[in-house]
Amino acid sequence: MTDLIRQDVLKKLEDGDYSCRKEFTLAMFSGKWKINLIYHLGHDGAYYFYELQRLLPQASHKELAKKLKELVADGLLDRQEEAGPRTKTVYSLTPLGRSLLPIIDAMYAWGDQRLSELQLDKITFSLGDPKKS
Amino acid sequence: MTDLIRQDVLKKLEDGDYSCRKEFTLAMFSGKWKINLIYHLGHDGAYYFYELQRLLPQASHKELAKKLKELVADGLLDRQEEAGPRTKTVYSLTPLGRSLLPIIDAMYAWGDQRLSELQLDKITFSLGDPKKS
DNA sequence: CTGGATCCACTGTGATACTG
DNA sequence: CAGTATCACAGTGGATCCAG
Repeated sequence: MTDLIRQDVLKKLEDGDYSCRKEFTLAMFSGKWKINLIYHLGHDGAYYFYELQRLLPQASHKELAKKLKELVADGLLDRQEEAGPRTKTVYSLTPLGRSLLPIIDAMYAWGDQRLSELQLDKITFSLGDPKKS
Repeated sequence: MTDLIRQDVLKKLEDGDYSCRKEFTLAMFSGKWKINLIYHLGHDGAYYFYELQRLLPQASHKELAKKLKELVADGLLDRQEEAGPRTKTVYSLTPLGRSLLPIIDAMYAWGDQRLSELQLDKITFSLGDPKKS
């Protein structure tokens, strides 16, 4: 659902409106699977398309291709075709894409922290007010 | 567009699946207007609902209320009603919401930088290959 | 192996209007 | 002033199929 933001921002840019700093950045990795793609490619190096498919089994073939295309269009990913009987495509982060990693890592850390707290809350709650009879 | 991610994450949490660190964080401020709301409340303090409306004129009354409700539910915003002939509601960031500011500021900085580059590219392009006859 | 097209169901959003 | 319901429409994503 997050592509609406990307649409909005792209439209603003077309109109010469460059007053959307944070929305622009958000548009880079919002949209399903995008943040995962950047994260994996950032930490593990390069991947073939079919490898990414295995990495994100929940993502449909179509969406994966679509999101990868957008990431390439935004300058975050590099795309290299390897000739052969079955053409293979390698994706990797560009330096620009790599520059997003600190932000994504910060998001990872924040989520990690927050989820720990939520788990503790849950346990505390369970102990203090058990649902079972 | 981006609420799909929020839906997904909330579902995962219900299922006891806490393996979605970055998606969880992303879910906090993806969704239209959310990042703007956090940003404004973080930098300016508290706002009445109607002030937020004026701050984000493009956002519809309904969506604003909906997103604010989600942000409160996620523990990022605090909501206080002021009694009176016309009930007014004040929104402000919770400490948890405030802890997101470094990430959002980083996104602002990244977008600022990137947009400058894009503008330069555009100018260079115009000079090198002018569209006009 | 990749990429794209089509069909279809569902979600997100805006406009409008109603309630307290 | 603030919150919500209803309707209508566009965007998104999954399944499937076809093409290079």
